[in-house]
Amino acid sequence: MSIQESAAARPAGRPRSEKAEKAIIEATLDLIGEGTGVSELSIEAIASRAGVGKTTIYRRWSNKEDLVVDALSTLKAPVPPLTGTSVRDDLIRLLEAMREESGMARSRCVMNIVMNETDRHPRLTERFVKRAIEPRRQAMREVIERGIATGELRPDLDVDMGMALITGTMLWHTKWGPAGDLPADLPERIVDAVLAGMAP
Amino acid sequence: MSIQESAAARPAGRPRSEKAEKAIIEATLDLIGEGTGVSELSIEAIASRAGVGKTTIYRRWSNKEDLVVDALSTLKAPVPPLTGTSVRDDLIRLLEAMREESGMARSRCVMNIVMNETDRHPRLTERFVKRAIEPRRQAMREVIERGIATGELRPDLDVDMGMALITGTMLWHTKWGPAGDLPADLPERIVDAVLAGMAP
DNA sequence: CATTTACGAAACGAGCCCGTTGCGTATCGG
DNA sequence: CCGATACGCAACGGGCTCGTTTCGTAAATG
Repeated sequence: MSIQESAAARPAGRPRSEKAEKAIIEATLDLIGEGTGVSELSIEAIASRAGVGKTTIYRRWSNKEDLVVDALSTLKAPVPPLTGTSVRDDLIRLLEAMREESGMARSRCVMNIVMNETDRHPRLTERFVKRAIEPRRQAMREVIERGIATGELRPDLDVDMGMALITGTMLWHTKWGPAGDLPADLPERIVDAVLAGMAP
Repeated sequence: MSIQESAAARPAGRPRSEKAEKAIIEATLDLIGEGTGVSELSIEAIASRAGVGKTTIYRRWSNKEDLVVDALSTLKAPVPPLTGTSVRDDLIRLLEAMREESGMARSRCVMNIVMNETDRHPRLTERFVKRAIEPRRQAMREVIERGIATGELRPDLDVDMGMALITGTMLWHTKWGPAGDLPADLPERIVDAVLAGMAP
């Protein structure tokens, strides 16, 4: 009955290396972030990049999808703090968060998965959309609805269409805009363009 | 010196089957349209679906990329005829062309390739952007510039940003909008939203 | 008819990745 | 120290695709 640590109750034997687990997940995210599709993602490649034996991976995850889910779950998608001073400022802040992440391989995982694997891994995508996309989408929705209420935005504005305008324009720059990092003033320019519209 | 057909000068022997060639290209486009990435695209799968021996494929194309390029080259991307009556009508027409194609597997090839394979097949993507994307982009640019000249659009409008607004919003609906076919009135709604802007 | 080339089908050796196993070593509790 | 578990590494048999070759047949020229 003498258990040294009342918590955990370690099962005796060498404990699993946290470092190895970290390395495996890092390697997985790296590969996905570099554009490797889930289908082409090979355990061998992950093990090799992580400097780890395949055994160590199979001991923890029974299949590839579980590993991918766990790896993606470590990605945080915090909604940036919003000042609430003006709709324009909050929208810029939301886009700025997207811009910063577009340059980080880690965050590209989200985009790559959602954009490319929807057909072949619907469960994975769905789970991930709910976790990483939906919170920000909801934040943007609230900003827009607040703007309509305060009169900063058109009273007849279609909220969903407004979100599509902003997000879509940002998405366009991310995928089809000039190569390289997105310019620092892009969020501001997009928001102003969307607010003003194209008509005189 | 007696050549029966002055043209062609057929090299003697059984001529290559046009039907087989057609079937190969159709099968390739089908697979890509269904979401198969160029990397995962297997010659065996193409041959199988085309009802053709692998020999017949390798006799014509020495590698997979050449086949994909040829297959994609058969896709036409005609710029829809523009009435020129108003900027609004022309923009709607351009988006309507995108909408119609978004439901056709054939035309999804373009999107799938450009969106997913940019990193791994840059030459292929570049060649294809020039062929299938650039003409429409140019058409839209001209419509917008004409609108600025005629006063239908803001004189201080950033043309590139305007194109990003329209194309990006459409792109957003294609990829992230509610599943299924895009509603018939979407182009009109997008154009009106972009023209009006979100501000009152 | 003979010749030439293309066809579909099948088989080949090679390479990659699968998931598993055995090995020697490392690290924990007792 | 001992038993237990994890580690990295190498190897296994199995499956799939590769690009090539062989085979018997089909379709063209002369």
